[in-house]
Amino acid sequence: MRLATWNVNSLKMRLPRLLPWLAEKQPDVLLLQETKLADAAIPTAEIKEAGYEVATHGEGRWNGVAILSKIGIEDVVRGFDSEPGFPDPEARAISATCGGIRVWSVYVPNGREPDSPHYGYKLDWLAALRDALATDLTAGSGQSEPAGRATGRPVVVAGDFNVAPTDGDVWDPKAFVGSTHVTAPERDALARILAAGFTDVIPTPMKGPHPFTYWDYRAGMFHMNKGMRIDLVYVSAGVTVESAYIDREARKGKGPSDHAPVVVELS
DNA sequence: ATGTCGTGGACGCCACGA
Repeated sequence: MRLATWNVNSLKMRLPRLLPWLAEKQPDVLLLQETKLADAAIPTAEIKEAGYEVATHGEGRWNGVAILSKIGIEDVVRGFDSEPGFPDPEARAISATCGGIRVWSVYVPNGREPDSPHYGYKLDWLAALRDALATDLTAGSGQSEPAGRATGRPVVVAGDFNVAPTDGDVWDPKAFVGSTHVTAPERDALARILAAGFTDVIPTPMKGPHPFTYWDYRAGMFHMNKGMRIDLVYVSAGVTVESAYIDREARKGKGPSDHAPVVVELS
């Protein structure tokens, strides 16, 4: 299975980039974030024409996640149990079974500033996501969640986590002192998700040593390769990763997203 | 260079989020 994740920063504006990309890369499953579209506004005809079914969880102006698949989409769940809100739950998670794998597309809250209420929301959201994923791992396996690593059905959770897992995942750690995305509590939240039974798939950057997936639009950051790895792919036991890369070509040219897709070959 | 995008409201720019 070829699976990709891509924060498109408006599906409406990105459609002229997305459709040719789908035709070229032919992922079996594509996880989208920041669609910024209500479900009724999703361009389903164009997506279907490209050969994909689509399941969406959107709210209009901000957020919005989706799953595109050409190998089926079953048992779609929008959001998750005990999902925190700000103050109400937002459209930040959708999961479904595609080709025998439970896939999640997630858009983790940004956090804004460490002293912002949004930062606490981000940490709460990640903790609740961990619990929902732990439940999902054991679902259907006939076992309760063990104290250590859960073992159950194959699960892939991917998307914009808005956390750089290590200092090597930002272009200059000194530039991020006092900022979100790099704090210990955020990184601990990722570690707790991994400890529930996942492995972080680190993709090949294709150019340069850093597997960055996001570059700010401003100040020529992409040109200078001043980026961050915040779009992550976590796979459970039972999912074998054959290869993974960041399609930085999709960050180039006219009208790109500020995020590049991550493409993973699974078996 | 807080430098660019995308959104919707009330526009023809602004406030907000990222």
